[in-house]
Amino acid sequence: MKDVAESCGVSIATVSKAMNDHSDISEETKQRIRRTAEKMGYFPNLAARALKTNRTYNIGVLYEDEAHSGLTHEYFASVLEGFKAESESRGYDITFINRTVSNKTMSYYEHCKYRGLDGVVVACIDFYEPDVVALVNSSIPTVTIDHVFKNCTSVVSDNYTGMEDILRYLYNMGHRKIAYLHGESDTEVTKTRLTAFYETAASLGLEIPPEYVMECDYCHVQMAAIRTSRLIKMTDRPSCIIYPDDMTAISGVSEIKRSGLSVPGDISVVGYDGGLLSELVNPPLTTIKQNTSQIGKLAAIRLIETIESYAQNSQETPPVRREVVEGELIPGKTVRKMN
Amino acid sequence: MKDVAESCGVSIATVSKAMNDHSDISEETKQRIRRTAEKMGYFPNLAARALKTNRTYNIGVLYEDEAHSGLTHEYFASVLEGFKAESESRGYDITFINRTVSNKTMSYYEHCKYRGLDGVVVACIDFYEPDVVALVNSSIPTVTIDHVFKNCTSVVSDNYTGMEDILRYLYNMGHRKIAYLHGESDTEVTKTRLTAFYETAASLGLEIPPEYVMECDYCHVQMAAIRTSRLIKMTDRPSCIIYPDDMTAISGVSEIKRSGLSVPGDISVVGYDGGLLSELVNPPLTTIKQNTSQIGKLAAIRLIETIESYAQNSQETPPVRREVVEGELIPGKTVRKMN
DNA sequence: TCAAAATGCGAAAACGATTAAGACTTTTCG
DNA sequence: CGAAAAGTCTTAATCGTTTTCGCATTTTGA
Repeated sequence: MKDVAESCGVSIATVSKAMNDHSDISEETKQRIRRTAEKMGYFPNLAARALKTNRTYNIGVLYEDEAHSGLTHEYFASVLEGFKAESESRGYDITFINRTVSNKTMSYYEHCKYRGLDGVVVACIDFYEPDVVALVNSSIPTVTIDHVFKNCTSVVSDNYTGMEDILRYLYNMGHRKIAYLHGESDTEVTKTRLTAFYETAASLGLEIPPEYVMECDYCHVQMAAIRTSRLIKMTDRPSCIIYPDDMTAISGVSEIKRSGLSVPGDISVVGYDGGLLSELVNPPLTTIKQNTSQIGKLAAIRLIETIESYAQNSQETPPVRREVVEGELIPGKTVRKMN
Repeated sequence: MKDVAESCGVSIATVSKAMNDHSDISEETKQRIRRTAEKMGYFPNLAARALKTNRTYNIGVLYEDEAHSGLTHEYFASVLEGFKAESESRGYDITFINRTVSNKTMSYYEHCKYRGLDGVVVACIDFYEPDVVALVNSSIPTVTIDHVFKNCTSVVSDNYTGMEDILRYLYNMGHRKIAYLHGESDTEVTKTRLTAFYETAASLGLEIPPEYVMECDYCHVQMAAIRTSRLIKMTDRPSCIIYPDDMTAISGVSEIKRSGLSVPGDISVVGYDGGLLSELVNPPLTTIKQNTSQIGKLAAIRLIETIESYAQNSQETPPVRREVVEGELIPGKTVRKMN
């Protein structure tokens, strides 16, 4: 900035104001300064700016830290990709948040403060952990994905409609004996889907035997195989199994085939997520395709709205929102039409 | 820091030195200062520190920007996960690099400077792009993954041995008519594998008809299906097809089954990568399991070494290294033993 | 015993930006 | 015409650290 100022014969303050489009600099000077800044390859020093303004143009991403599997989770990776693209186009970079910086432990909140993050998006994590709750309730702008907190804007996939669509589809295909392996019971996604499952079943007049509904952790392929095996060994076995995600569904398909039965000839299978994976396997999976890029994008938009309204400490902060993003049923070929 | 200084009855300078373990502060004072700092919940302000020291403890990750598919690429995501874990344990956070900050275009190098990144890891990108080359040759410490530049430390998967292992395995299983769909020709990974393929074939006395070897972009499942279909329609069709990765291999399996042939009964299939995917499908894929977490970890270690030696502007910067990480052949069940 | 060396700490200048307050010029308008 | 208003730019303080240099005080050793 000093060089630009000298080259233009103005003060450093003037350069700063010109770059930030303040109103007390003449249009002519602004143009002149900006052109020479451009020519001299000037880029602002974010650290200096951050020091003065407390804004880093950097957004934190918080996701499952312990298992180290978050990134390889196709659904989450895909949401993140959407989030990243939108944030970047608005001038924000994204940085991962964690708890072990340099072998020391700090809370997520402390990490955010330390790094000076402008806001955080929270996804794919145990939302009941005190540390996460503390972050969400802190002064740092936050958006959660697939979980709803009271005082925090959230973006969630429309799990209710998704599950309802599945059930109605299965019903229309003639299925009456439907099993449901659901994910971890303590997540909101699971709760929503379970509610939709039972309510829709009731409204269709479907009887669901209790032993048809079991917990099976998301993406836990071994557990999926075990549960599947239990289901198909039942004397009155289901004609169709709904899985918590595509991974487990595919694992289920493998297990069914291993036991000598065919998909969808003997047992129909439905997944959830609709990633690349689901189209790839043979037969292609019947599943709900979640609109991951839209979820990520919307989360970024809402978060940045909040950040920027905070920054101008305008009186009216944006309201806490609940965004619900619809998915789409992909028929695939793992559900058989019953006669 | 001011508060800590007051509370301890020392100057701010002393606090700073105590926290940074300078030698001219007595052990006793250090302990006292650190304890009260801890008690008062002090965390250094990274922006201020960055301003003074030009160190952000932040590492950039550069990967395919355009297609927006990098993160959902299981291999890369997994490498990144390893990189992230190691970096974080050493006190560095990671941030994504791109070219469109706030709708303006800046070069990767400019972005790094702007953000004050201490170093960059480059992966999963077109390494011949001038912008990437410029970054690698810049003053910013850089490590590349799966590509070797002259003046830059690199970590690559052992693609030569991987391909050699595949070919020898196939040979031992009795295969003599082996087709190879390889990835984009202009990548180093492909070149290495192709070299290994031809050299090993020669040393085994295998004849490879030119029409058995075709290009098929990595992860391009449609292309894989088309190429596969072409191969199996040949009058003298191969007994085995090697694919560039697991995704395409699975797509190939689907295509083969679609045409009424069986895997591995009629055609054997080999993938590459060995992610979760490969174990999941039915039959489980014969593939090379790349040691992704080790690749990521090693990249982080080497990069941080370079960063920290630069920081102490010690005379001897660490030498440019070529790290090669071995993979492992996973037999799976898609290769048939020929009589 | 006393100069020299070592030890422990503080004062103050940076780092590169932002911004309130003020200064000088020019315009406006009764 | 002249005072107030508007427009344009500068001065200087500030953000929270790090680091050089200097000043006491203590220790060392011949």
